[in-house]
Amino acid sequence: KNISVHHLNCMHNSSEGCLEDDKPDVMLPCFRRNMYEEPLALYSNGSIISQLRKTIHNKRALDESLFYLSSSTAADSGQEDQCSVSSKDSTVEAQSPSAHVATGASAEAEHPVPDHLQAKRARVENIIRVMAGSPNSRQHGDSERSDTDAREAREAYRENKRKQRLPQHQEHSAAGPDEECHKLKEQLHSMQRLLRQLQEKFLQVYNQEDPEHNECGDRMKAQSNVSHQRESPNLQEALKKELSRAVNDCVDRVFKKVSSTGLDLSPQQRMCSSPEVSAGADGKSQRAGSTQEQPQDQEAAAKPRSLEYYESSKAHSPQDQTEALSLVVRKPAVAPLSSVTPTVKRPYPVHQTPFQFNYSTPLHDSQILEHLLKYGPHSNFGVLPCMPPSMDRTSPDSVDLPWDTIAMRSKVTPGHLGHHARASALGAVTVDNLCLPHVKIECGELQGMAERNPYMSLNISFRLKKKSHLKKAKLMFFYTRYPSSNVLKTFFPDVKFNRCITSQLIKWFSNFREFYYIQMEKFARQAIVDGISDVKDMTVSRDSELFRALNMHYNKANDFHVPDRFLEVSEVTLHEFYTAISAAKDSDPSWKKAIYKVICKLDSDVPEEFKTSSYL
DNA sequence: CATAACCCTG
DNA sequence: CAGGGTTATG
Repeated sequence: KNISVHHLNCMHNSSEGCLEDDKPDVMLPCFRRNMYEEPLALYSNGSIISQLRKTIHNKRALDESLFYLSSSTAADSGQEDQCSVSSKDSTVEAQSPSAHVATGASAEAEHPVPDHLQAKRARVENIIRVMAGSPNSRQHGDSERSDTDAREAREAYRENKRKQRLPQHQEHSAAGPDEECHKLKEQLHSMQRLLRQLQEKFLQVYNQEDPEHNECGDRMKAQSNVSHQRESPNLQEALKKELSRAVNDCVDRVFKKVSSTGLDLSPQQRMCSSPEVSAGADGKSQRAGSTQEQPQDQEAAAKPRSLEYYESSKAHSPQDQTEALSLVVRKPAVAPLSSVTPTVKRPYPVHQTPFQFNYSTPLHDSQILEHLLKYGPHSNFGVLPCMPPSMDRTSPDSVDLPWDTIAMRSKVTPGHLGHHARASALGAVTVDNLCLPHVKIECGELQGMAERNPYMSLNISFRLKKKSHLKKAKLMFFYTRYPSSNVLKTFFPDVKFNRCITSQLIKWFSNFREFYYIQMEKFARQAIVDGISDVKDMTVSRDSELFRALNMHYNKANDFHVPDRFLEVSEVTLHEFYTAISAAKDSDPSWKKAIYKVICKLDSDVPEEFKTSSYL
């Protein structure tokens, strides 16, 4: 781990610098290919696993800088280590059921397989590939472009798989076609289990949706001045729709293909297929469906934003803020506001409802879930990153995120924890604790889906994205003018921190401050020129010119509700400048330092919401 | 010598 | 906002 982290740092320092444009083209082709094929190329279980693990581990140490796999900072290494074994294994396994086939493939070296069996095996192989979301499938009407890419990716993948598998050939020789069938069935069972769990979850969601729905909607309207806030109520439905469709598609595909290969399925197995889910989800989301039907891309980009706006505006609702905060209050007094209040945080309590995973078989099920999440309902996901993302993305913000390597973690609250409040008070239990694998996904739409999925948080790319992260940093400035590097680390969890990144962020805030103080000085001097004699006559309100200047700078889009606290701090700053200048203290070359000292004590805590959302 | 804050400039 | 120079700390 140390090695890989170090390696990572070197990468940053030497090649890329620390800042990455939001432009998505930073991913090198080889990078993509690796990302795509590695999980597919490595799969094992049973006795060979330890050896494989070693191989994987070594490979990973080298490749991690490319994968940016998991947030393996030194800080969380302890936690991760606890899970590292299962995590690694499951990562591999979860992502590549198709490698099952590898098992059978080598069998024929020793026992030539009859033709019909071979054909059957080929079919099975195909099924699994489809299940894994291989580029093969075109059921969703892929464009020519992605078809081409699909082929290329597939071929590269096969080519490489062959090579990679070669050294370990003997290890797979035990299993045969029967084994495959067995494994297939096992997988089916797991899918069914998962499906049932999802169904239950969806039902719960629906049952409590409507009251919650309206209530939240109203509250939101009252508290937010974001123009497109209306979209928020549809988030759930969009999410549910997508998730259920993912499940449906995958399960359906499996059933269809498996049955077409002649494997016999029990009636129950067939019955567990998707109809109920699809009926529930699609039926419910009908009204939203009409509007969101078409541009999935835009939808994916737009929805998460509105949700987050909603969340933040809610958390900053006047009731929460105005009374609790006073300028003289020290940080600790402010802290409870943003960090310890669990109840106000989520507009949709259902978001915290945990999946009831069957923990007796956690790995298997979660593997499949992640499979679904990874490859999603659109089977061509695997190749999407190969094409220029901008072509499909119309929303400007969408360019920020989609096409980077992201490690995805489900924010699953373990069922036995029970109470949501408890879980959220603890800051949400991430999947790491469940030893679920870190999954790399590389699809914008999936990411959009994940953004909307309350059970997931994303670790995106681990690098600074100028556009999105800068925006976030600016918004954070409304709360803290002097963030410590710890705060920065905390609130940019999707960034892999190194020296360069840290100083970059610090530099940003330094620049922010610079602008801030320049404005303050300017307006203070103007007030003096204007003949204002009493500081009390200088106030900073939302419609004052000073605020407008600041808001324009830090919140250009004006889509963020600036906390009142910031107005107060601004006013204090303005007063400080005014009095200092009035007292002719500005003759001292370092007269501002005294002011800085005052202002830096007025930092408040950044709301929790900034932690989860990778951008606002 | 290194780091980071500060200051100034483009 | 980034870059480069300067200063303060250690």
